[in-house]
Amino acid sequence: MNFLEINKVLSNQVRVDILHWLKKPEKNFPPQVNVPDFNDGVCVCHIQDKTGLSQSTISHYLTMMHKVNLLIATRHGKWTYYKRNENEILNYIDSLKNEL
Amino acid sequence: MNFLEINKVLSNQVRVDILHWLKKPEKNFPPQVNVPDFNDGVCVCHIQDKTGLSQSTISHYLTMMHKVNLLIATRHGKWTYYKRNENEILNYIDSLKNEL
DNA sequence: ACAATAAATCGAGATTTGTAGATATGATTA
DNA sequence: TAATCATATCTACAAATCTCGATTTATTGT
Repeated sequence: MNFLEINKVLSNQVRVDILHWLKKPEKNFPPQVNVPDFNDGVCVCHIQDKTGLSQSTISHYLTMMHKVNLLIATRHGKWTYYKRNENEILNYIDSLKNEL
Repeated sequence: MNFLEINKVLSNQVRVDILHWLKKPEKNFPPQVNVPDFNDGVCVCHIQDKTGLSQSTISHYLTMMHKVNLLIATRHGKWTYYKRNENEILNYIDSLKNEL
């Protein structure tokens, strides 16, 4: 777990928002069309719509969140779904007590 | 408490180090010369020495950590002492459970 | 095989952050 | 009241991050 890299990811409002929205996908995103539920998270296009930023920017953000292990990515056909990695998020929060 | 501003402050290794060192001043810094103990923290010059960065950079870092309330500043004569604001640090860690 | 679609990657300009040296401020001492 | 010292602020440039449009890649449907 790279503490500083996670901090960098979390120093941007949009990325924090995305992480927060993914806590309750059914509340924050429209119903999925190509999969029956939110078990693997939310597809990139829905996240992009919600932020209003460009496709490349959002893809970039999601990739960096994935690289530091805050998100889990699953590919279904053409679509990539992202969900929170709750274990890593908890690890991070726990680690703060020692790191700070 | 401004969550995002604190995250930005914590997205730099030197600033995280400073916060960490201030947990145990007597272990990480030389004895104070102008005050008897570490009750008000550590003076800027000792922090600067330890990082090896310039005086202006360290002063800038400490000021920004102070502005988001992570540090408490106390002036004694010519010297400014900085110590951790444990309450705010705990608030921040607690808030993560909701914010993330 | 070809066209279409979703997402990832590339390249570049705009903005922010990092960092230092110079200068200003405030306190102390001669 | 000068001179000196510690810290803060100002100015500027270098490096990193933000963000987009264009291109590439992977997958699907015709």
